[in-house]
Amino acid sequence: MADTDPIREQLAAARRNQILDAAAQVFAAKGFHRATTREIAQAAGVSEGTIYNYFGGKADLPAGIVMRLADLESLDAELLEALRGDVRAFFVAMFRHRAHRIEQSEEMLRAILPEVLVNPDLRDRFRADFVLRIATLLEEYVRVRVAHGDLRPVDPELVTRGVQGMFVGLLVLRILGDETLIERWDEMPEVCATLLFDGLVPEGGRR
Amino acid sequence: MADTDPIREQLAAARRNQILDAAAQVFAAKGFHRATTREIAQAAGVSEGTIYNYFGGKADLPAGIVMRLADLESLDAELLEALRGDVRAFFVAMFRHRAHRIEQSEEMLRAILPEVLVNPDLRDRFRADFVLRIATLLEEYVRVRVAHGDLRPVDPELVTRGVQGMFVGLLVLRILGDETLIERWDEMPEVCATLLFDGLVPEGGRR
Amino acid sequence: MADTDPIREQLAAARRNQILDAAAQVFAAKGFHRATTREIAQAAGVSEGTIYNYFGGKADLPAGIVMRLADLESLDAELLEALRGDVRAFFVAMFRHRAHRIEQSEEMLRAILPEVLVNPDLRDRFRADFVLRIATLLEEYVRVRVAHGDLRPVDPELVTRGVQGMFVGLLVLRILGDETLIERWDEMPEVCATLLFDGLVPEGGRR
Amino acid sequence: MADTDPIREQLAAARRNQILDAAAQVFAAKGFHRATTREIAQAAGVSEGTIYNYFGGKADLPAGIVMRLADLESLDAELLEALRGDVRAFFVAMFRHRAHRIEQSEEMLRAILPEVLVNPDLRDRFRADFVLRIATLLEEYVRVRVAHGDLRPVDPELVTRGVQGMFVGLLVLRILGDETLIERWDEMPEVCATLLFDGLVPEGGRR
DNA sequence: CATGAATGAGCATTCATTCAT
DNA sequence: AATGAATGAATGCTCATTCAT
Repeated sequence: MADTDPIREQLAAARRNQILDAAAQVFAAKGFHRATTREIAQAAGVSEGTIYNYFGGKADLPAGIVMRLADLESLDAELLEALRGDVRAFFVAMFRHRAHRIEQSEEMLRAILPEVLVNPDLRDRFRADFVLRIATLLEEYVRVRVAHGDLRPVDPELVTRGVQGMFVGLLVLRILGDETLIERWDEMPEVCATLLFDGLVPEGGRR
Repeated sequence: MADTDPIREQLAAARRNQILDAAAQVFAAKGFHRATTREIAQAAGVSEGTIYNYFGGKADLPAGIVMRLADLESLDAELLEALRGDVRAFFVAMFRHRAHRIEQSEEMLRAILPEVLVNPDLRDRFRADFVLRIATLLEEYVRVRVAHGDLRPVDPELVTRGVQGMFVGLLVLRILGDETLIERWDEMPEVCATLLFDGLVPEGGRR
Repeated sequence: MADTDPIREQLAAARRNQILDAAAQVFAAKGFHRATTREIAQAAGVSEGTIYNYFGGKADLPAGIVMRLADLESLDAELLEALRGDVRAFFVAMFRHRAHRIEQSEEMLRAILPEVLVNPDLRDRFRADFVLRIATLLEEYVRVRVAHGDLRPVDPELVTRGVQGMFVGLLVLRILGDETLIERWDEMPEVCATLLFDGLVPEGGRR
Repeated sequence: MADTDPIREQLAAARRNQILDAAAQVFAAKGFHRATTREIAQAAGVSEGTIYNYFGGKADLPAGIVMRLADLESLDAELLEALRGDVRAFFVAMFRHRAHRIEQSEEMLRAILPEVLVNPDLRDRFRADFVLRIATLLEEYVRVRVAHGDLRPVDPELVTRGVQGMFVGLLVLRILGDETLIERWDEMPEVCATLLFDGLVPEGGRR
């Protein structure tokens, strides 16, 4: 009777995921507004009513997708390791990490990004869960490395925006269907790291 | 009676723009799907029916906005001038140019980008009119400069994606409401140019 | 353009009445909740959408019906005349008046009464527009007549409730389908007047 | 295994009452249609499914409530006693009896009356169980008393409608929220008896 | 050309009912 | 008997589009 029944809990979580997966798939294919609850239900293999047993309504589905994506956003061990190593290696690792996550979650991101851009609530949540979470980390990293002289004396705040902008922009270009980008995606981390990092080495490094 | 009556033509063009401006404004505020033709008509100061005298329907409005934006996309004299000058100066000029256009057209872009991401027809048109037009130019520029040894021997195709990604990404971060980015927008061209360009100079340039 | 265009105004009022008539008819036949907007639209000979051009929604229809009924609730000349005449004659006139109005508006009343009993907003409006409006008048009349010795020294407030109760109750019995009451409805005013009034004459009148 | 197992029977009856009480409570608060089976189940402390083990469906609940109310409708000893006494005393007793029952069962009546007015089956059942049962008794009483000269020579059939109308009407005014009526409810039997009865005494009684 | 009332297809949402456990 | 997750038919409402004036 309590909502802590572990079995019920598990089943409910499974249903939620089942529905969110279906929703993401349909949103990605047709956009949030053109997707109907009927389609989502069909894609999930449940009835329309069932959606409402697990979510407040259609409008809650993108938020649910964002939340699930955010849960994945833990920095993995590999990246944490790179934090302490060579600066350029960190940049490469970070780009690899981001590129991997983007590739992995592209359907989800394609599904929600347009709606995120348009829905104020979702926008705030997305900014908090993704943009800021990563920005803060990156900004701090840049600040420290600049102080240590490992990086050129740039403005950490703005540089972070530039770097994140590149992440986000590449995602958008993928969504827009840039074939070159999709085909050669695996080469992008190296290219990006080169583009950005080599501009970040201190002047002294150039001598 | 002919459709080449210059006065009629002019009036019709004015009406079209009046409606597109209103549509862009409403789309920017509420998104394409949440905007109603009634609102757009009100914002434009015309009746709903009038919209249908100038456009096939609501779905044609984003395309109309894209088309108008594309008309603005002529490379202005300043930029063309920079093409032939110092490489770094060109990068700064290009970023300034882009940043300015983004700032100038933000409402329009905010209005259509989410729909562009979701509507295949619009997506193709947008890619052709914006992404590819600039990409092609930039790619060629990089190719030439690399051949001349003015730039490090990078892959022009991928580098172009990186640079354009940064443009697009910064626009998206603005739309997402990043306050720092909006407040310090004028500093971004310099920062971006530094970030990217200094990574593009040939190794020899570092000595 | 102003909402004071007399022709538009007239047409709009006609449509509103057309819709309210249809709604009353359907509500009377099936009750508020079992009536669908589709049915109402069909009965009114308009499309569903048109209902929403004239009313906020289904829930506004009973309120509209109440309002129209209230507009009819002006005391007619006949009754005002009776106010100044013989007391018993006034009671007969009043009961005739009420009985007539009930008979006349039975469909409307049958349509809304069940919903009035259940919907707080509607209930308050109904009480204010019908019950209290008549109660106040009647109470004052009784008070004056009691002071003049034309009526037995009763409590005007409670007597008014009793009299109005009888009005309302007879309406309800009609709605419940009491055949005797419906068949012999024309005799009720006399019967009611006898029942109530002869109990209101002062003791002295019995000698 | 037999359905005459007395213990099983008792438990089942208890469950039925438990559910009907909950239903009456929820119907009274929100009306039949706005009440959901989920709410009723919660109020009854059972699951939704259980309701269907004891009733055919939601539609059967009002009938169940009416039936239980009807079971209470036995004329109690006091009233039977009054039948044989003084005529005026009988009227007072009858009004007291009715007023008491109305007060006692107001929640149930408020719960079902709106639905009774709208649902044909329920309407017939209600009329048979309540209106007619009392009407028949009262009509016969009046007929006898008129024959004996204890009452003025009125039409028993119509007078009965008038009296019952007052009962029903006062209930409706209570449901409508007439504060005076609720506050001074205990005084109403006397007032009503005076109103009605003194008009029923034979002319001779006035001397 | 402009208007805006009318249209009705389309959709999210609700909720009585079922049935496997 | 009891449960409550799943169901899906039913319905109120929106809004792009049409067209008579």
